[in-house]
Amino acid sequence: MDGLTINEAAETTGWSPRMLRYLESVGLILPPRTDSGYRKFGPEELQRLRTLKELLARFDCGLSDIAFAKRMREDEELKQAVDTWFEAAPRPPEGVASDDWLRWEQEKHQRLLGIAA
Amino acid sequence: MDGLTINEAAETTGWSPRMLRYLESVGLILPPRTDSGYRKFGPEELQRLRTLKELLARFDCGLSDIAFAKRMREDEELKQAVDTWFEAAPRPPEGVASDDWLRWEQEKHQRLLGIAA
DNA sequence: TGAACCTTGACACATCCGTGCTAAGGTTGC
DNA sequence: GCAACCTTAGCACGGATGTGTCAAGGTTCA
Repeated sequence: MDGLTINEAAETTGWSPRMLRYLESVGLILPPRTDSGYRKFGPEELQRLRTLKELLARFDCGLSDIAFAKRMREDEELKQAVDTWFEAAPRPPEGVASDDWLRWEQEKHQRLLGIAA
Repeated sequence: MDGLTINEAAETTGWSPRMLRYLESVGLILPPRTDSGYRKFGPEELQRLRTLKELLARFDCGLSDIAFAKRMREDEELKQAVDTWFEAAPRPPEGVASDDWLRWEQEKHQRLLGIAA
């Protein structure tokens, strides 16, 4: 077999076999399978597993955070909606009447969030 | 008072007063305060509250997801690290020896994740 | 063929997230 | 000055996350 089995991969990456399966279930690491269904962890998977661990530890975030980042990369509409929400500055720009600015913001959000989007 | 009080804002946005305070505690909505410490919800805050509700419902995500998106916007290093992790494609590009590619990836990750970053 | 691995599925548990409620105390406004 | 609002702080609780462990069964290989 070209690649490690799940227990071997667990051994060298520091994840538990259980977590390796969990990571697959949430779509973060998807190792290929042998014909009989065994997971095969190649160098790329091992490297990604190690760096994922570092990422979580260094920035103290959870798997669901990374999973959401993945959703944003894959769903352009979601990314747009989130970006737009943040770009609605808490204070209107200078030189624009507050009412006009608010109306413009409302339209912008409706464009991106509305059912017909 | 120019702006609604927390209960009035709750009334018109559909959030509960409790959640308005919670949203502030996680940094998603930060209404200004009166001299005595009362929150003032102006048109911008109200609009953001409504669109936030839409956003969560339409894409079925949680506040912690949006909070993480905020972290990524504000912490360039975090954003870089996450992007880099995703860009480590599960399969090396064609025409590059697997070992070379892996070494290159390792270096890239060390650049972005290493303590000296 | 039998030991040692793999698979999926499920139960269990700690922790966090989202949310409501209550308590103790300050502010506002008639 | 009192009713009706605001503040923070805290308890509580259901649901989701992250993780271990066990069970029942298929695969590998000496």
